[in-house]
Amino acid sequence: MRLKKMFLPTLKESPADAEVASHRLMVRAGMIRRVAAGVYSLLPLGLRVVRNVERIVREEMTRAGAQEVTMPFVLPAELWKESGRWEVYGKEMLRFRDRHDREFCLAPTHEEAITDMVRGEVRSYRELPVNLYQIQTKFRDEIRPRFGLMRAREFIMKDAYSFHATEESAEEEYRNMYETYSRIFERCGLEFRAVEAETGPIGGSFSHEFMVLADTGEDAVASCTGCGYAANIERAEIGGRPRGSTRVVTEPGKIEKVSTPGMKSVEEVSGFLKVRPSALIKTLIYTTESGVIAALVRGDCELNESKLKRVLGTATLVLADEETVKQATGAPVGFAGPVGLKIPVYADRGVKDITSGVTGANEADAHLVNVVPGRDFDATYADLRVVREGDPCPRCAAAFEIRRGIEVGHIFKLGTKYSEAMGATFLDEKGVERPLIMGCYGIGIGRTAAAAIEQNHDDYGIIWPAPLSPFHCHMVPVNVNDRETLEVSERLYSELVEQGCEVLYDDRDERAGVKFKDADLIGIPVRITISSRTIAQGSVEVKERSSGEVRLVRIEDVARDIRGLFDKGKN
RNA sequence: CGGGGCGUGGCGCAGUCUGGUAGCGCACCUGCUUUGGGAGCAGGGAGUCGGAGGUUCGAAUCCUCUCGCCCCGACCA
Repeated sequence: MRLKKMFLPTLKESPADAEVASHRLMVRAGMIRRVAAGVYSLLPLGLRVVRNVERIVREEMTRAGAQEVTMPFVLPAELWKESGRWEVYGKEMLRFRDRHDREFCLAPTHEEAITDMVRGEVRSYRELPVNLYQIQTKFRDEIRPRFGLMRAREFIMKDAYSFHATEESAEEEYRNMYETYSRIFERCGLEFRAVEAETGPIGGSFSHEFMVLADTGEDAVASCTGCGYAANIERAEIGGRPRGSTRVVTEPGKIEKVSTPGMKSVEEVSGFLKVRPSALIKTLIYTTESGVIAALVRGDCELNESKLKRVLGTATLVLADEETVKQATGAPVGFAGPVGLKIPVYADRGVKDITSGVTGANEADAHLVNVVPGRDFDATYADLRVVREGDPCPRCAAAFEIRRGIEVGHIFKLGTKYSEAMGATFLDEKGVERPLIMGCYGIGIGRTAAAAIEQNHDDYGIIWPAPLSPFHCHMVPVNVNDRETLEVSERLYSELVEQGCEVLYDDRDERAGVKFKDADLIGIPVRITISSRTIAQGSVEVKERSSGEVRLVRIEDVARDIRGLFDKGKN
């Protein structure tokens, strides 16, 4: 592609609204342009990258035995009413009416659509299993779209749905998809982790998220340095005894009330009473659909609401409002404690290790000291806190490390939630009608491209992993007004194109500096610089974007040299 | 939804407090010079100041309403 003819508007300055590298660089490199909040156009360069991700995804999905379909972006309300999600989905689903006043939505996901597609057609266990996928636009009316393609409202997603006669078959496909996803992100050249995840509102029994590791990731991933167990920080279990627990040798004294006027937070109380935060027992009052409960964690720890929810088995869990706290504890917010509480008390296991703790006294401006779990209050103990760096792994007790990640893929075992609700059944070997067992597997295509940049860039611009790069190589004739330079360049360009190399050829009459800056910004892995200076020695420069390494290559060898490079990058 | 902020040539911004000829940098066009890391000089084109209403002799600037956007938080694949 000749740059002179290409629609590639690069920017010297960064857009004001771009906070993260991928967003900033995608705009500056002329890949995307914003049309509305969370809604973007893909320019030629951006589309080429997206197509690369799609290509890898298609190849691997096909290899895994899945078949491509497409389903509509606009879906009728009836489907969602059947599954019960028309009411449940909330404002994330953009709804509207057509001219006949019929209700529709922009598809935020396609479980209903695929179940509808399959239910009429699959009748027998002989036709199972089947895995269907599409690469399609979705719309989720995010409260706060941000970070460009990373968290857009309209976005491209690969979503696959599998249907099975048996649990074993569903689990086998789950493993198959796990392997497939690992291959996909490996082929994209990304550093990632497959982590255990919360299932969220899509439902289902268990799931894994695929996280591209990057410091700017929105999620935190706890991964074990010993055995490779990895989990979303929302879910990560903590093994053994927590680090830094306060085991005190001295006999605990008698429980005692002390005055702590206006001291509510852990910092205030521990500072005021001159005790370490780890000696405090933080008491949080929550409202659930089955009543008010208290949850305890050590003062230096953070409660993990997902874990608490799972232990309680409740669907809703919200911090109680002031009024409720007052009713439950008899004290204003900030002075709750487990001693004498009449509501169920749940405590993190770390609390048990506190031999002489400080808690709220359930009255204004007072705390209790020398509080001993077991002696002064009872609680149901469980793993309830958020994992921290260095905590022990539940499998092998080695230390966890916490890293940031960008969720690019998610696989779920769905079970029969949708097939039952929507009557998608088949006849088994015995002629018994049973609901189809489903799995669902998503990859954010645009987000994967963004994550690749987030993970691979420097101060000058993008550094594409070769498999995602919009071009194989970038040719820069330093001065197109120099006859010899132009001749060599044109010849090289034809030669490279001839052998199937995708070349971005900067044939513009610009100064060298301008072209170099653009080349660094766009981030194609290999740059070929042609100038009279090296032509005099019969060669051109080949520069690697990632390392900055420059080699002189004889003109007649360039085509072969570059071919070697991009064959190696192919996979 | 709560809190904070912003809408001024394509992009980044100043001007608004204190009303009086719409400005700067980048980008763009023309010419000359320059040509290995975002060139120099000269000339030029381009803006209903987000929109509507009001106050005023006069509004980018003051008032009212409205639309859009951004940031922090709650929420989320």
